[in-house]
Amino acid sequence: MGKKRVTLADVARLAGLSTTAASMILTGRPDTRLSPEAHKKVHDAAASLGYRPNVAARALRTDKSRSIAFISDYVATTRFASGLIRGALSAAEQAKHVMLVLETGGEPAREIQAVETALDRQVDGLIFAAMRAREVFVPDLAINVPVVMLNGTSARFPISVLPAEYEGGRRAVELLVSSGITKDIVLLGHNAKQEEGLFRSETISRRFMGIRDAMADAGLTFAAELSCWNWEPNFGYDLTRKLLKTQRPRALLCLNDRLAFGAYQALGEAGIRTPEDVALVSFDNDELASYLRPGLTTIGLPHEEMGSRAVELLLAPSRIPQANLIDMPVVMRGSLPRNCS
Amino acid sequence: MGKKRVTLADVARLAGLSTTAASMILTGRPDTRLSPEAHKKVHDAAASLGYRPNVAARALRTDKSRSIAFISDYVATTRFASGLIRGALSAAEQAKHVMLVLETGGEPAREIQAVETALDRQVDGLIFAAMRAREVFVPDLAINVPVVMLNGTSARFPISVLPAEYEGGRRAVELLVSSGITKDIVLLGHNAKQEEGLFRSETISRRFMGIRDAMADAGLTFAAELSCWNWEPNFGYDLTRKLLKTQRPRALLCLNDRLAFGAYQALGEAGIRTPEDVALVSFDNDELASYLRPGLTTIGLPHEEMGSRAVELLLAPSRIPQANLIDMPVVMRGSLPRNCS
DNA sequence: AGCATGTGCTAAATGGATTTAGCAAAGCGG
DNA sequence: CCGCTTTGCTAAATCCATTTAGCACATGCT
Repeated sequence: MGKKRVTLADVARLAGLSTTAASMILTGRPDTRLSPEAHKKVHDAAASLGYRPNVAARALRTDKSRSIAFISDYVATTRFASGLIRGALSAAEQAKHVMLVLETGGEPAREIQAVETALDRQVDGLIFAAMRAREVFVPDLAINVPVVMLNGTSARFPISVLPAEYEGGRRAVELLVSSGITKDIVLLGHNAKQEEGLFRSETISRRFMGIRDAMADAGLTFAAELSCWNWEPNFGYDLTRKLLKTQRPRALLCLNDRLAFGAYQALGEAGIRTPEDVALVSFDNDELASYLRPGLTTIGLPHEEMGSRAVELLLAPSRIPQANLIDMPVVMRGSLPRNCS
Repeated sequence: MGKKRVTLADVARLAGLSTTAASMILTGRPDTRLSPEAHKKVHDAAASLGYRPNVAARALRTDKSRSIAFISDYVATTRFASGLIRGALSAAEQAKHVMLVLETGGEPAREIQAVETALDRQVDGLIFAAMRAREVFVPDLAINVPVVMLNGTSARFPISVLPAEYEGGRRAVELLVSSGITKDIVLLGHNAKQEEGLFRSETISRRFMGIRDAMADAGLTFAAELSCWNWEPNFGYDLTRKLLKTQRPRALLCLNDRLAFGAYQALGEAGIRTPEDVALVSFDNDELASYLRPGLTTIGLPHEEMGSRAVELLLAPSRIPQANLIDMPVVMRGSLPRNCS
């Protein structure tokens, strides 16, 4: 109970050396002239006492705390958040850093609060994560630590980690083409504003660009483009139902898995089989995608990798301003016919 | 750039007082004999300089850091985690605390690491969160701060926050009964080991107890109990399909939403309508539940509230050892017939 | 006047590490 | 043997806020 923590002074005393020596040895300074015996004595003493440095004391002196702040607009609202956090967490753990998680709800006042709270704690870096990829508002405070934008961008902070949406968009189309589907492809979830990058961020508009370019390259056009302003299952359901009244598509290219989910429901009700009658490809690799029957083939959002990349960039000694585009993996399931060899 | 942070000494200097005075005033000490003018001068100086205390320095002196650690086995694997984290985060924010999130994967070595890292940082409390409710292993380290178990229990630390599973179990049955369903109810997801509390924690076994008791109270018995060892959609699907070959239930009581999801698929394929032909109730209030058609009526796991309660307990001045059972809300959707008035 | 009490404030110690500046002894060259 | 460098190590300052101990002056009471 009453046992106080072991301090560096205790270690030094047991080793018969000064705290200076102990400190230098334990922090592994390179240019020190301390003898091998001293090293051994200090390490032994530290080990036998179970010494753990007091991070606050160290932070006070060095202005480094081996911790980073993960500031996001929403952590639970979207299922994406936990992937980003998990990835960031594991990279932080590898780098022997600890992660503060802060949520702002996108409210400027809370954002300011969050940044100040983090800075008060001498964090070694800030990650601003956006759950809805977009240009992120970053409070106009003096920030004297590295910043990485995650799943979003900011004019002030040029280093950002984003999914490689353009390539992802292309892949979705290529998947259809290589499954032998070359006509009656319907785009589900078109949205002019998003496509122009007005509503959400550029990232989604890049997904559209990838899709358009790949279609053009394959010499294809969509049989229809179904628009909606929100990518939720019921929109997918309604749009697909309406579609089926007038035409019978060969494939649905869905802008996300939840739209696809709704489409499955409408197809199921109409007694249309997947993938024999209608094939589907989608984006996100939501948990949902694996629950569907047949499993939904989808271009995954690489959240974990994005999260860990963000931390790596943040802590890397030389950080080059750039957008780090993380590959969107193809997750093959059963919603495409197995046609290609 | 080169501007250093404002320190308490700066504030004191501007106010024309000692740092002692400044400290006492800013920390709001009650028994101080400093004059109202002194208070004003210090507050004005602090405000005009934008003073923010250095948390490390304060932590060093007071051994309190206004931060807590959230140590969980998994953060992303289950969709539950983010609810718990979010709830904890918001309660922490309210209490002006910051939250470190640490993931251990349930590995003892990482658990030890996590606890030590947290303790090194003078956290004011530890939350051990289990994503799979169970008796949690807590590393056998000297922990000199409050601990709250979240969604799990530990012999060493008696304060825990759990869902009120017994009541939840009862409610699911009562929902069926009050919908006028009194026979041909099938239990989906029975598992003897879980029911006995062997595999998972007591919490699930309490859910079973609630279900059994409510059935008994209503004078009902299950028409069948379908067992499986894993509550994933495909199990729900397979079991329901098999069931439908031999009998036609009036209702399915599913142990979680993913099983129910699988059941929906099997029912849909068989052309059976919900809720007219078969009604469903389930547990969790997964995101899924709202996507289904009709929406799944389910007994929700109150993750956010659990998370915030855990933090409140942790930081409350007097913490009474007890299990805090958080109410599991009934989330009404369309999978039950509207019968009751 | 003399003494206790109260008021308003501060000097200095403290927490635990890092870091600067520098000391003492040994080694070396001539 | 003298002066210079190298080796091996340490005293003390430092980071910044909190807190203990206590000073100087005013007031009240007898």
